[in-house]
Amino acid sequence: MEPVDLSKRLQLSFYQRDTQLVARELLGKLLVRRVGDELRVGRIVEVEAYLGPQDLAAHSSKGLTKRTRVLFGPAGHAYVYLVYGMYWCLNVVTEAEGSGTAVLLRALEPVRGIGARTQGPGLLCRALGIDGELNGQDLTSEELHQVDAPLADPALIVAKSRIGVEYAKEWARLPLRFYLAGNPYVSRS
DNA sequence: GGCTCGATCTTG
DNA sequence: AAGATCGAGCCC
Repeated sequence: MEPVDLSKRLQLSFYQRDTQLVARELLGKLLVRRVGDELRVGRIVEVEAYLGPQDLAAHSSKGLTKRTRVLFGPAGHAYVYLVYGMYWCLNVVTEAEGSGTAVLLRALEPVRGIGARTQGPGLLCRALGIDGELNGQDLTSEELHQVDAPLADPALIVAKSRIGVEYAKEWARLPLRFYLAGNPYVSRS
């Protein structure tokens, strides 16, 4: 098994910063999910930033509702929602409480304990056993957290437009999707 | 109460 | 190119 240092867990202060910065810095970091005794670890290779109520692609543009309660809550918590009636998506809430900002985790490179595909937000959640039960979960918890790890070459970060948000007019074109160029686990090239 | 539409993925 | 599948959000 590839040696991995899981000791440097990301703290709340990491998430309480600018969303695009958090998005970029999450690339290369490890997502750790504990299911019973089992640990599932993946390296984050693709994310998208969602910038709050004015961002027409963000769920927070609908305002504070039952669904967006966690999204408008404190940073460092998981916003998990159901898309297309069958897939879950995992977001990391960022910035100050009430900002409605988050980073969507779109793809992982398997590191340990992952036996299913993780290239895409729906597959990622399925492979890690993440569903609505984890909505609002503290991301510094045993069950679900992230770990600091060096990014080999920051120059590999590419910014393109976000996927599946064509309805968001000019917001759809902003380069808010970040991924590691050439990484085979990115959901689309 | 009913209608529409997804921050997706698979199959044809 | 289209289907699976269902709840949130919105309008009545």
